[in-house]
Amino acid sequence: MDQLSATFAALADPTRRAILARLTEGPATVKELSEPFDISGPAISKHLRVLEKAGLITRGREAQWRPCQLDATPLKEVAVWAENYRRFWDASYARLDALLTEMKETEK
Amino acid sequence: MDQLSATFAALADPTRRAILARLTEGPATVKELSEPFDISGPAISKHLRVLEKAGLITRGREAQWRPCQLDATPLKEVAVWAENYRRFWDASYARLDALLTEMKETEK
DNA sequence: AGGTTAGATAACCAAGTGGTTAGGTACGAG
DNA sequence: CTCGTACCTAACCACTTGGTTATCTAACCT
Repeated sequence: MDQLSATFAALADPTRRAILARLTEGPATVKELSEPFDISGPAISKHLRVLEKAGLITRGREAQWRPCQLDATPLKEVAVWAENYRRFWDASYARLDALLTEMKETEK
Repeated sequence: MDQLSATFAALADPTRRAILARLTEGPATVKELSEPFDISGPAISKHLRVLEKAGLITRGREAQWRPCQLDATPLKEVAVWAENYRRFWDASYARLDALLTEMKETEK
């Protein structure tokens, strides 16, 4: 699976997006991350592994805790990818796009 | 499944992303869309249904063809969502963020 | 009417996902 | 040393996913 697909797949789960949102406030232990959800520890563990494989989090080791930290690098790729479609949802951008195309035509 | 999850899930497949890319060049029939891939028709049909349910394409009816058209609206949500994480990948934005925080502190 | 083309649906299969419970490891505290 | 806590792995389950082949409908063209 390529990087972008892995990132999108990881983001497709609301629990995992919530975990990322929590991590914007700083590193957290697995226990802390699991608190807001009423699912078992192993389930959280699996989500964290998916996020880790997608490169969205990094995990350290501190005594019996395994603190998680956000790594937003793959999200940049997502933003860049989505931006390529901006002209298809943004009307003013679409007009600019049309104008540029027209100018290119006139140039010929 | 919420809208954002459905969109991310739809985008997690390279074939579906390729279909979207093709549709940026204009509407296309199912046959045209399936040409670049060596997978069966029904497989393409399924991909299109996923894209349709995610609101990423709309389908018309024209004689025996069912032309597909891009609808990028959900991608705007994706872009907006990703932008919220910009400060975590963009160093200069992070500095700006820190500056603003500092200014807010001084204000108090 | 008969044949061809575009496309959808159905039934099936292997692999993946999101959850569970049970049991294991590693560490700190008493 | 033993106990509790944090976390992981393993095994299992129901459901989904991405693919297949076979069959169907609908429209067009002779």
